[in-house]
Amino acid sequence: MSNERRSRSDALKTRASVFAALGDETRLSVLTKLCSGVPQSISRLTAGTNLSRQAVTKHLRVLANAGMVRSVRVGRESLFELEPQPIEEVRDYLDQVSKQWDDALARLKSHVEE
Amino acid sequence: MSNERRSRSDALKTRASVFAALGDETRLSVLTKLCSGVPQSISRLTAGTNLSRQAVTKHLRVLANAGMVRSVRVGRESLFELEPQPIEEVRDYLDQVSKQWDDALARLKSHVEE
DNA sequence: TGAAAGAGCAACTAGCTGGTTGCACTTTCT
DNA sequence: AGAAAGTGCAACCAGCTAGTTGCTCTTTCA
Repeated sequence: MSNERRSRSDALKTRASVFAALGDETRLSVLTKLCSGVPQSISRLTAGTNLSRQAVTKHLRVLANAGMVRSVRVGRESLFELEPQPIEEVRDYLDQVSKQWDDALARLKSHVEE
Repeated sequence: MSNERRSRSDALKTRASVFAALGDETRLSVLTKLCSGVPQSISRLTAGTNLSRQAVTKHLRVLANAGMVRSVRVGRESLFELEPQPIEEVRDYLDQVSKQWDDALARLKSHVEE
């Protein structure tokens, strides 16, 4: 099985897709709205957006494909809510990057001082 | 002056551009390489990448525009090094989003239990 | 001095992105 | 039953993105 073989590059791909999903102002504001904890319909998320409903739908689709959002159909509306796991995942990743950088700098500095 | 007026939407734009810069596998691996702390030339960053030097150059330009990377010309090579501040900024932002979500859930839960 | 290494600039391309509009379908409400 | 609200799907479009290639310029080094 090449599961371990693929795991590293898959993680990279997943991470990139999450970051890409975050890389748009509209989607960032959608996420902010969803932070209230209350599942919200597409129409509601569209209100006050000077975008068309379809545009917002597409953005929601991007977020859903990145696993950051989940939708449930209730009657005629489909309610979206936040799925925090991917966000936490990339937050931890960024934390790790920062730490690595700090450690590297400290190591380089001590090397100079030797 | 409309500095305060603009500050919120500017922060959004900046954040989005940083996330967008992170939303690409190639750029993520470049960042990983730069975490070593050693400034590296374009050719070096290109080595082992099955991409052309120009492609890598463009990626570096994207990272530089997002403020995540800084370059110094030394002789015939231009050395790139990490600039950790934007990364820390968006990391804190994600932290904040996570917290808001947790708080919202807790509040909703306690509301149900009332 | 002259070849090789490192980089910059410009032009070009295919494919993806973000947006629109039009139409059809289901659910709700009077 | 019939209008209105909320979605979904498909087609279409302009602009951006990620990549390439070709050429030129500077720096290094034998």
